[in-house]
Amino acid sequence: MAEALTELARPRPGIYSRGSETVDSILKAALSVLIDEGAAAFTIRRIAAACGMKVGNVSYHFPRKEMLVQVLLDEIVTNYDVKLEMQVRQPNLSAEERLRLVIKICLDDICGKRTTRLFTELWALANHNDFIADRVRAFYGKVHEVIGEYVSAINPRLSKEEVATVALFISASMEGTTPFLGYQKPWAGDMPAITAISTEWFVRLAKSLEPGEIALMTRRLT
Amino acid sequence: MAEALTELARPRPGIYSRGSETVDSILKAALSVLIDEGAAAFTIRRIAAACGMKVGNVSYHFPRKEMLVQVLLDEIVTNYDVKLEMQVRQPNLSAEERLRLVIKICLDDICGKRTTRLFTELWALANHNDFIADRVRAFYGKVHEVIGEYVSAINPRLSKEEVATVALFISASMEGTTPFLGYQKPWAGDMPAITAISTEWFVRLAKSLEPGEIALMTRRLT
DNA sequence: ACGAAAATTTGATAAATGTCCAGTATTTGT
DNA sequence: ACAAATACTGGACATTTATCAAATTTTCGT
Repeated sequence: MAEALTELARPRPGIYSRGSETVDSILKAALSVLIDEGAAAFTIRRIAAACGMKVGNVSYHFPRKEMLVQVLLDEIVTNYDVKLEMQVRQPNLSAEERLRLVIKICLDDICGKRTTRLFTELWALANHNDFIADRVRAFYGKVHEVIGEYVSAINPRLSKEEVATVALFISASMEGTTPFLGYQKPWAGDMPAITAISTEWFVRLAKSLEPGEIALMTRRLT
Repeated sequence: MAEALTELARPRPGIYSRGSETVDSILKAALSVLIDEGAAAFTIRRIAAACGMKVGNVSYHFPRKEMLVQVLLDEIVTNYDVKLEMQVRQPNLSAEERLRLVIKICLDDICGKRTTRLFTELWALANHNDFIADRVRAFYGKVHEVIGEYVSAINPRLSKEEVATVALFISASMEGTTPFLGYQKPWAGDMPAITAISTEWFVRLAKSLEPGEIALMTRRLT
C-alpha cells in the first residue's frame, strides 16, 4: 500500500480565476465532508454535492482522488502552521509564559470540532497511507520544535535530546485529550481542569528536570 | 447517522459447533483486516477472503454488517477488560507501585501493533458511529476507574471528583502517545524515555496534589 | 442411519464508487 | 470581437459494495 510520495500533488489545476475559486470550493467542501461525515463519506460525489457541483467537474479539477487528498492535506497543514506561528509569537512574554500560552492554545484548539474530528481521522488514515503519515509527522515535528524552544529557554542546561523528549511528552499528552475531551467527546466538560493541570505540571516538568535525569529514570525502569 | 443501540447485537448465530467456529474465524479475520488494512478495507469480501470463506457465508452469520461491527467491538472491549484486570491485580504491591505498574502496562500495550492500529481507528469511527463511541467511552471509563483507585489510595485526601480528574489526565496523556510513539509511529523509539517520565511524574502528581488545588488552578487560569 | 436443522455454496441483485469522454459554455489575452 | 484556452455538463463505463435467495452439503439428536 506504499503511496507515491512523488509529484502527485501538483500545485493547483486552476488557471482562470473561476477555476481557482472552484478548486477552493472543492477543497472547502472536501474538508467539511471529512469533518462532518467522516472518512467513509469522503466521496467525490458527496464532495461535489457539498459544493453544489457536478461530479465530472470535481473529477476535472482533481483527476485522481488521491490528488485531492494530498492537496487538501497540504493546505490544512500549512494553515495550522501559520495559525500556530501567529498565535504563539507574542512579544513581551517570558519563556515560561510562552510555554503556558502554547499549552493553552493547543488545548483550546483541540476543543474545536474541526481539530477534534480532523486529527482523529488523520491518525487513523496515517496507519495505511504513507503520504498522510508523512505530513502528519512533519506537522507535529514543527509543534515539537515550538514547544522545545520554550522548554530549552526555561531550562537551558537540558541537552537537545532531552529537550526533544520533554517536548514530545508534553505534545503527546496534550494530543491525547483529543478523543476524550475534544469536541462532543465524553469528558469534554473536564477540559478546563485538565488545561489547568497541564499548564501547571508541564511547566513544572520543564523547569525542574535535571540534565541526565531522563536517562537515569529510563535505566531505573528497565 | 444515529445508530440503533437496541437489540442489534444478538448473542451469537452459531448453534452447531461448526457454526460457532466459523463465527470465531470471521471475527478473528475481521479484526485482522481492520488492524492490517484499516477501516476502508473493512469489507465483507475482504473479511471472507481473510478467513477463506465465501461471502454468502459471512452474510449468513452476520446478515447486517453493523451486527458484525457490534459483536466484534463487544468482544474486543471484553478482552481488553479481562486483560487489564488480570495484569493489574498483582498482590503484594503498594498503591504507588500499582500505579507505576498500570502506567507501564498501558504504555507497553500501546506499543503493540494491535492496540496502536485498533484504537486510532476506533477514535475515528467513534466520531460518527454512536455505538462505537459508546463502547469506547465505557472501556475508558473502566480504565479511569482502575487508575483512580490507585490515585485515591496514594492520596486519600482527594475528593472523588479530583481523583477522577487526575485519572482522566493520566489516561489521556498516556493514550496520546498512540499516534506518535505507537507501533511503527515516527517517535516509537522514544517510548522508553516517555514511559520513564510518565511513571515518575504521574505518580508525583498523584502524591503531591492538594485537595482544592485543581479548582484553584482552574480559576487562576481563566 | 434417518431427517430436520444449520451451514455453506452459488449466483444474482441494486446501489454506489472512481474515472473517463464528447459536447457545450465560459473566460481571457489580443 | 475573436479565437484559443479553460471550465463545466451530462452521461457512460467497469468495479466494488452489501444483501439476498435457491440449491446443496454438513451436522447432530434421535
